[in-house]
Amino acid sequence: MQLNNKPFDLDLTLYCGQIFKWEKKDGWWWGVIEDKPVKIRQVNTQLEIKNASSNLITSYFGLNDNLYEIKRKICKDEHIKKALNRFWGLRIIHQDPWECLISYICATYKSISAIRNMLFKLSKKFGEKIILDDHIFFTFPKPEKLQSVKESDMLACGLGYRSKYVLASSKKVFHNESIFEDLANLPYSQAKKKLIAFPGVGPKVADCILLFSLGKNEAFPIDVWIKRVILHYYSDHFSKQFISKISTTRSITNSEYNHLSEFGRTYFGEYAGYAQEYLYHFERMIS
DNA sequence: TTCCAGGTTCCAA
DNA sequence: TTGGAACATGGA
Repeated sequence: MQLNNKPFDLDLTLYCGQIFKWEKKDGWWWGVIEDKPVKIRQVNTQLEIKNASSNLITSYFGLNDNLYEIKRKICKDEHIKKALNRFWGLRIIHQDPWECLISYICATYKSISAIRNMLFKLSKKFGEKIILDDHIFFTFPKPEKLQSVKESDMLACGLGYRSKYVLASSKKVFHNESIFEDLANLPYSQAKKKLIAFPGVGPKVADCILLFSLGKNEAFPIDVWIKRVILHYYSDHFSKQFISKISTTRSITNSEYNHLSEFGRTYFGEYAGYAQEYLYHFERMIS
């Protein structure tokens, strides 16, 4: 599949921490899309794909998002410009909302390597085994499966206190099959409000789900890394008192979260989520 | 051993 | 509404 002048960097996109279940081995990326095993690699402007159509790959990796237009809109200052230039081709994947919900509930207060381990264990224990070219994959477990497992089995996957949240949210999804379709059709703030009602989902997790799986590109998730970015490069946009307060405490309050996130949305605009991803990855790579 | 992790929940003030 | 502790676990 030819990229035809569409900027795309497969490695960056899969490596930047937005998605957890892809593995790189023997020069190929191995993952599961819509319950099918897929392998893919990039050679310059060509994508070599096994077991997925070009259409599926195009929609999954958001290749129809106009990255030039996005860059033009979010490139508001020298810092974001630096991040855009260094990591040009990083795209926001269109994840499955169900998997995204559970993944980001698990992602709270955990390192990326630990999150990956949790989700691989969860898939191995409760998902379906599938094979492509001798590589063994496990699909992400379905709501009907996860909502029925014992908490002790979930604890065995290393989920810790998140187990009860995953169980409760799975039950909620299981009893409302059209939930994600409904959420995708709602405007950002209404969808966010509904997501926060899920056990284990706060403002940050909700913003990640909205951005990574429900097409809400204006979502601007605030985590420890983005808080650092704001303290280092964007503190001028806030009062000294506010900056002083958030720099002295580890976690932020709800109203502080809203203040920071609202800044991101208004400053960067309709594609704030892209800005967030570039800034997030840049901060992680330089520190 | 200690620290910290793509935070959320619960409870007291 | 707000502030702060508790929360399970594993990787560095």
